[in-house]
Amino acid sequence: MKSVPKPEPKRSRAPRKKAAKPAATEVEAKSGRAITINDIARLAGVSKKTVSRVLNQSPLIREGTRSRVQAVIEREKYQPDPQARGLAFRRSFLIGVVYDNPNAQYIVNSQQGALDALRGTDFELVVHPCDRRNPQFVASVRKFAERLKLWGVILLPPVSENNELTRELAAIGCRYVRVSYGPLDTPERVVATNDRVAVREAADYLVSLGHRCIGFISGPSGYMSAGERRTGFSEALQAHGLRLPAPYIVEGGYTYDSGVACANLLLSRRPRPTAIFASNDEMAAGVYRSAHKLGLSIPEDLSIIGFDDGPLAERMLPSLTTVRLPIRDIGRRAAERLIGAAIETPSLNPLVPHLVVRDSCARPRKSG
Amino acid sequence: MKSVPKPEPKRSRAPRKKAAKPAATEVEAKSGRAITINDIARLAGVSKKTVSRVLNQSPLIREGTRSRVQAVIEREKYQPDPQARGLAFRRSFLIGVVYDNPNAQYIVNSQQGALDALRGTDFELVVHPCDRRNPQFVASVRKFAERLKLWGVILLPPVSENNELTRELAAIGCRYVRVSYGPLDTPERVVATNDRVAVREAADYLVSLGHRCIGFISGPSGYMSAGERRTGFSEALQAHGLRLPAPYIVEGGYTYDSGVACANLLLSRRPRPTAIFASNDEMAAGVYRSAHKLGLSIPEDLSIIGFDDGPLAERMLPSLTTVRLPIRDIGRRAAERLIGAAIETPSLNPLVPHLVVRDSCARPRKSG
DNA sequence: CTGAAAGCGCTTACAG
DNA sequence: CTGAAAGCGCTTACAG
Repeated sequence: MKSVPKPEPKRSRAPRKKAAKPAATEVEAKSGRAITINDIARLAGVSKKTVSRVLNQSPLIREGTRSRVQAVIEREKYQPDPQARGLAFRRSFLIGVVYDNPNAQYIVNSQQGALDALRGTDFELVVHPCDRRNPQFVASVRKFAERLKLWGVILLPPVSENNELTRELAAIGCRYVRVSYGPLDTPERVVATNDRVAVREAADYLVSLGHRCIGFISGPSGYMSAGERRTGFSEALQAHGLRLPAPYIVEGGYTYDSGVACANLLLSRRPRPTAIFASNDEMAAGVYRSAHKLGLSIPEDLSIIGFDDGPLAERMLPSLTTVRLPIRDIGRRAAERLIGAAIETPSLNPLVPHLVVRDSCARPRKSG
Repeated sequence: MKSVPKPEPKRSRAPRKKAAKPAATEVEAKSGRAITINDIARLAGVSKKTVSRVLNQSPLIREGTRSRVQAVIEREKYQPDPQARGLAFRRSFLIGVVYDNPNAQYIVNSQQGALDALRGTDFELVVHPCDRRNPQFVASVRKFAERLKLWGVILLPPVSENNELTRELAAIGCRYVRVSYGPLDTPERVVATNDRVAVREAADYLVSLGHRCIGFISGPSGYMSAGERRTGFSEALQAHGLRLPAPYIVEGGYTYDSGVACANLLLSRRPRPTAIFASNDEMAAGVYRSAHKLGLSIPEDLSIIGFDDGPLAERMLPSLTTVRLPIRDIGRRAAERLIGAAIETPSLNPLVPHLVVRDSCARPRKSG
């Protein structure tokens, strides 16, 4: 078991200290040790407790004192030690991002968004990919949060849909925010996008082009996003007096390969659908391949819409019309929620994704 | 200036404590407070210093004592507090990943790799995207490393090529490992892939198919990877008695759009190249678009090879032949280096990427 | 091989 | 509004 790191064993009369591996540069900062709260206190002529009050923005401090201390802090470029603060606070200034998601762009964008919110604060982001199928999954995330005394945790879908996990987190007093697609928790604990509305936009668009026979590739049934998108799509078609018959709905796994397989199925139906909505871009890319193999040209013979607006979308030939998920905004809001910097009222400004129209859709050859 | 977080101001006679935002679950762990080194010491009937010795794998401890303490640690599921340890060590157990790179897959994979190495240890990964064009760039990364007392830093390209940054890091005693393409630092500080050799494989392949007139899209001249790939390609052609005339080399920016533009240029040359090597997949995708617009079919009229083997490659139509960069391995090695768990000898087992042959190359229509 | 004391850099009660 | 004391959970010298 590789466990805690092991500093060099000390030899009795060694020079003083021995650096681990990259010996050469293992020197203290030029100026000796870093400056601490005690230095600031001395320099400002106050107690360290007063400096602490300034750092923590306590209102119990005279403005004159505050600004004087603040000036010294800035002049000396003093940065409080997060570990010492954390130890005293009994909580760290670390935010965890927990995910089990194959979409790299999604992860990077939400990290970026969270960091947008954290910039200029003392918080940092610790990444924690995991495998939610692992029987130890919940226990290990719990240990992670507990050991690090995390300030809070951002749960990305589909991990965010795991109630057992959130129960554990609540039990150890760790805040969390779930990134998801509906009200699956108290409002303060969810940053949700309204996929149902977004998908309606896609359906309306296809109908407006004249499509009447449409295929639908859903996400895996365990995912909330899959359900939301499918419901939204059905409802929208119904509003136009259209139906989505069972043979024209197939369940994929949000992967490219499943997209190919689902499209193969859908395109073998008679009448053949003139348009296919895939519940994410990956699967939409699979539809391209299937259509290509069958000799169908896009968009003349088949219109396609995806969901995500990932890097793939613009690069497909023809470029893919898809629904853009504002992932970075989502990440930012989740982090704001955690550090209490949320400006928005939770229920207001719901994040609703929008359709990005490109070149993968056209009127069907023969209407009806 | 939003700075340090502010805990609730305390009211004089308040109940005891007031939770910040998500009040409800703000309880202590069921069992009261977490268990500490003192508890273990008492339970094992030794001093806390002895427990500390066990944690730090000190050799100065009798095996009997060690295993007895270890048993208590495991029974109680004791996890030492990293903040307290870090405070005493004057260094945290955090590894930073610093990058300024648009390739999401690259970032996620290297994070994943680093985490592979960190799993089971007490180290955690803190992400730090940044903008290397920002004049404050070096100073802000330095502050990041300094404030967090980072154990070490992983530098991803092209940030890894910035010597001013590494000088600063060395100055504050922060270890680093550069992920790069050549020996731009002492061996222990570099995890490099041999792109030159990898690209040779691609060139050989094109030549073996019969291509004689080949276009080359390079990366931006400031990047080490760009230089390595270009040099490797030229050399390989020379070995076959072929040349890469200036008009057939154009410099791109590693972006999709630049790929389109470069391909437009190359495909206007006469004689028109029968194959194009793009220095990354993004630009290769751009070549597809350009070829498509000109009515050239791939691979019949034009063979294309990319570099990265990102998610795009397999999804292109036809699927892209490209060079696979073992990013996850790279990330793992970098992290191992930092925590001193490196098994390999630096210079041995150089990571060399390999060609993944798919459907984007064929013999040219008319040889020569 | 083991331990008692002091300290890492902050904050929490508690006084004033 | 301000401060002196004690403590957060570990480790470093220093003794033995």
